[in-house]
Parts: sequence; C-alpha cells; structure tokens
Amino acid sequence: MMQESGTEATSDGQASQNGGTSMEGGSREGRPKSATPSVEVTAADLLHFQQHQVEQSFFTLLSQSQQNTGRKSPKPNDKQQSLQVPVSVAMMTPQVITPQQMQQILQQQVLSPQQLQVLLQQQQALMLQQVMYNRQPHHESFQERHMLESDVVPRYTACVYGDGVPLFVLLSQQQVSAQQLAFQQQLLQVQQVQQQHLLNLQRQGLLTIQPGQTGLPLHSLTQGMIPAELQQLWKEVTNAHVKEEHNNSSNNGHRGLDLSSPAPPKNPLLNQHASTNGQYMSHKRETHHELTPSPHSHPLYGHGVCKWPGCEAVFEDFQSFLKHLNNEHALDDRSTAQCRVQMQVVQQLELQLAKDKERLQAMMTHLHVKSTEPKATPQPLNLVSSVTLSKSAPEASPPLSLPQTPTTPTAPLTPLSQTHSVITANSLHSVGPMRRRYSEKYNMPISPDISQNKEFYMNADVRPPFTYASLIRQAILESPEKQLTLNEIYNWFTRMFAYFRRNAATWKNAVRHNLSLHKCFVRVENVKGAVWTVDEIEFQKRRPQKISGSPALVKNIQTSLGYGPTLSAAFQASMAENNIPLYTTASIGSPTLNSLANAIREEMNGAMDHGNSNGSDSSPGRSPLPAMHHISVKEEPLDPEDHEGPLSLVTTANHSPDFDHHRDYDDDQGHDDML
DNA sequence: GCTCTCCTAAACAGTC
DNA sequence: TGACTGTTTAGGAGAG
Repeated sequence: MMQESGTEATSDGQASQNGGTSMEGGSREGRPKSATPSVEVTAADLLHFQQHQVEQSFFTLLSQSQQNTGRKSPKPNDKQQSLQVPVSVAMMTPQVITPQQMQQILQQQVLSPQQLQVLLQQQQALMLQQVMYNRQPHHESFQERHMLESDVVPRYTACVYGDGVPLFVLLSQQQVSAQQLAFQQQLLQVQQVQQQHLLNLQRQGLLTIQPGQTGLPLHSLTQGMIPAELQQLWKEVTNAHVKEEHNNSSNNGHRGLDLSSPAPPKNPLLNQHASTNGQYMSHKRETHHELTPSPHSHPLYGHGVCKWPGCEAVFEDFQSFLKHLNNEHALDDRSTAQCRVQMQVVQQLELQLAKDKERLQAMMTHLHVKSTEPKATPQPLNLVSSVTLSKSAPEASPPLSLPQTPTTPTAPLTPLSQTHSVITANSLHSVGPMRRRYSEKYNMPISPDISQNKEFYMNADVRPPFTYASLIRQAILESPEKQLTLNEIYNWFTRMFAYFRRNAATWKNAVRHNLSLHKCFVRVENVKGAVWTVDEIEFQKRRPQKISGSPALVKNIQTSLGYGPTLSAAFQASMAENNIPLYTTASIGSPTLNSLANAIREEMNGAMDHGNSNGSDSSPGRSPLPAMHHISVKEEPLDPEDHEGPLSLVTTANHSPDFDHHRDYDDDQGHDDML
C-alpha cells in the first residue's frame, strides 16, 4: 500500500518540483499572458458555451429522469438525446454544479448511472476548462499584479487523473488565486461526491466501470490514495462545505480573495508532500483511535476533541461534547454526506487491506513456491522447490532454494535435483509413512528448514519431511538444557507440527521406538526421572553412507547447486553470514571456509582418508577425533544450527572407515560409554 | 534381487 | 488397573 501511495506521491511531487513536465503542464507554462485578446474572447466563449452545454445536458437529463421516475436504466437514446440539447446562448452562465446540487441529485437518484457518467464527465471537463480559463488573461490581471509584487515566476504542474483529464495547479501558493483554489476545492467536492455515488452504484451493481472505461477519476481518487490522503480529502470536503455555505450567502459563487495569509494547499492529491510531511500530519491519527465505548467515552470523542471528521471542536467535558454532537452533527444532509464519505474511507481502507493481503499472499506464494503450478496452500521453503525439479533435467534446474534463502545454510547443500522422490506436492499432504527425508539422506541440518517453515508446519497438516530421529534430535537440541523428557518431546512435536496433533498413538510409538532404537539418543537418569539427550557423533555417523562413494552424484549435486568444483563465494559468504562455525578444532577454531568446502567435498565424495585425517589432512585445523568424540550435547551447549553440519565433518572424518555400514540397530556398544 | 533405511504396528516389561 | 515409558521384534515399502 505504501509503495503504491508513495509512487503516486512521488510522481506528483516530481511533477510539482519540475514545474510541470507533462505535455499539458509544459504548454501551460507558456504563459497565457501572450495570448491575444481575440483568443481570450474565444476561450471564454468556448468555455461558456461548453458550460452551457453541460448545464443543458444536466437539466435535460434531470427533467427526463424526473419524468421517468423509477426507471433506473434509461434507454440508450436517452443519453443520446441528452447530448443533443439545443444551446441557448442567452442562458450561458459560467457555473458548474455545486456539491450541494450534485449531492441532491445523487441522493434523489434521479439520474441513471449512464447519465451520471455523462454528466460528471462533462462537469469535470468543464471544471478543467474553467481552471484553465481562469488563467486566461482576462482573469490574469490579479495574478499578474500579484506576480509582479512577489516577483515569482509562476509554475504550473499537471496532475493527470485516471481518465487522462489534467488538472493544472499553480504550485506556488503566493500565486494561486483564491478563485482557482475555490474551483479546485469545488472540483474535489464534486469528484468526491461523484466517486461516492459511483462507488455506491458499483456496489449495488447498478454501474459497471470497465478498466478501460475510466471516464471518471475514480481510481485516482480512491485506490491511489493513502488513508491519510483520504482523511485530508475528507477534511477538505467538509471544510469546503462549511466555507461554501458561508460564501454562498455573501457572494455569487466566487470565493473571497483573502490573500492576507497564504492559503495552505487545499488539495491533498496535488500536494502530497504537504499532506505527508507538513501541517496535515496531525490529522492522520484521527481515525486510529479505538472505539472503546465506556460511560464517559465516545468513539467520536477523544482527548477533549470532537472526532467527527473535520470537526475537532474542543470541549471541556463529555456533556458538552454530547450537546455539540447532537446539535452540530445531527441527522441532516451534511452529516449524511460526511458519513458517506467516512464510509468511503473505511471502504477504501478495507480495499487497501484486501489488496495488501492479496499482495502478501502473492509474495509468500512467490517466495515459497518457485513453481509454475498454482498452489492453494502455503508451501514450505526448501521443500516444495523440489516439486518443479525433475530428474530428467537436474542440471538445468537452478538451485531454486538458494537464491531465495541465502540465510539458509542448508539450502546450498540440499541436493534438490536428486530429491525428486523425497517430497512432492502430493507427498506434502500424504499421510503415509515417511520415506526418505532429504535432510536425513543428505545429512542436511533440519533446523533452518524448520525455523524457516515454522509457521507452515505449525499450521499445515503436512508431514514434515524429516525422519523421526531428526525431529527428536531437533527437539532435544532446541531445548535449553539440550535434554528433554519423552513427554517434552511429545509436546515439541505437537507444538511444532500440526501433523503430529493427530494419530498420537502412532507417532508417539514411533518416537519411543526411535529413541530406543538409535544409539544417538541417550537416556539419562536424573532426579526428575529420565531425560533424553543426543549424542551428536552417533547421530552423524548414521548418515553419509548413501551419498558417499558416488563422485558422479556429488558432482551432480554440486553442479545442480551451481557451485562447480568448488563452493562458490556466495555459499561461503552465506555460511559466514549465518555464523556457521567450522569446528575443525576442538579448542580454538579459526577455520577457513576453504577447509569447510574441502571437508564437504571430501565427505560427499566419501574419499576421506580417515587414516590421515588426524594429521596429514591437507585441511587446516582438522582436529583429531578424541578431541570431539565424547562431546556431549549437555556438556557443549552449542546452538544446534551452529554445529549441525560442521560437526558432521569432524565426526565423519574421524570415524572408522566402515562406518558406512554401521547401523543404529547394532547394539554391541553400550550407550552408557558415551556418557 | 539384495541391501539399507525408515516407518508402522505390536508385544512386552517396568514404573507411577 | 490403567496410563505411561522404554525396549524389542516383525514386516512393509522406497530407494540405491
């Protein structure tokens, strides 16, 4: 929302600052001073003529509609006929329809939508011409004199409304005649009422405005305006009503020329900066107060000020306010109109909210699903990316998850192109058994994925693509003490994954089964009972056998990830950004990223020379196994995301060569030895 | 077809 | 007694 508004404000602001760069503005900058008197007369006559045409059309429409009361949709020839009103030069009166008139027309709904459109278009064009006409030399005497006094070159700008009708605004308030301001105000009022009524018609289904049929500045007035602007517009309208009522009693429609004090810019649309940065900021908060009814509170009363839009009357007590409310804001045309405008404001806010929600949804969809297939449900990061990846074109598929998730250390390691069977769009919602989970299969830490897709897993009844062992480990490592009771593990499952909020017996049994089965889970007795911890070394021992010894696969993975023979600098930077330490030394660790890259490659290739890993390994800083071998999670409370991957480098590099065939089911080693 | 891994289901025992 | 916890076994299924 802000972006849209900002864009429009910027464009307007730029137009203002540039003094009118559009064609119309530029043409108007060629001062009308130079126009000859004959041209002036012609312009005035033309204006009056057209005004009269509009009036005739209006009154013709009005009379026809009144004759056909109750007929909502006039025949096409009605409109045609209305446009062919004979012109009576004697009736030429330069007067547009006042907001009151317009409001009355709209309230009575005597015109059909089509007639209204015609009328409003003509009114709008008329006002534009009137504004232009006011700059013609015969109206310029004051301007000219004033400019001579102020020695300021007039600058005009153009604000093109949605229908392409330009409005020319004199930027410098010192050069703006009050008459022009009055016209602009009047234009705004009329447009506001137009917009209001047309929106009502649209809502009632009586009028359909096609996108290309922007005969009215509907969108420019509504969709492009931020709520503050709408508020300001509202304020302008209401103020103008008051002023108009006052002026109508004293003059014939021309507003008083009070130049003693520079009038502030009255049109928020045309003065975005003023309304945004300047003196109107204080009004923006008016609609943001909560409606909290209480004995001495009122939604329209706050901080001693009447919060009726545009009022701001100050009262000492609540009773005075109530009196004022009943007197000044009683049910009349004005209050009704104000209420309607407020409805428009609310509706506009709702529209904006809906648009922003839609935008947010699109953004989330875009970020979560890099897929051409539309997904009805949100998809997790790093997982659904594989939906679009097929085995047939593994190398052609870029590492989709990497660019979007540069903060994900797992993403670069996720061999998406190889996981075509791991997780698919269908399997996301599968309730069948968990098959191979990519994080397990490729030794991926799952914590980044879980953290990234936390909301997704918490809300979507989707089976997480991780093994029970990984999840249990994650649950334990996320705990402050790096140990959890069985019940706490249960709770973690149910809290983190909507999927595990049902079929409790099944998955709880599986959890228990995994806890007992895998050596990496160590049961520790304490005073409170038994808790479960993770033996990282044992956990990491389980993984790499599948991927090891397959240089082609590793190469494929690396290629599909876009890293080539060595890890890219981007990946290294990503690792560094995420504070992924490389525990290549047990005590001190100033590991280089190159060593990490080498370690990863070696691990992937399964070509580790375990015999040399302690000393002759070329990778600097690789520590001997004994330094890490008995690190208990409890004793080394590291952040799980920090040591998940790197630990594997160390442990796998220092274990026996036949660990590939090690099974957790082997029970020939006592777990207690680990502790 | 074999092996490995993971999952589900279930039986069983011990504890609270 | 029932629920919970922990262990173990068996079998199915996917994937290499």
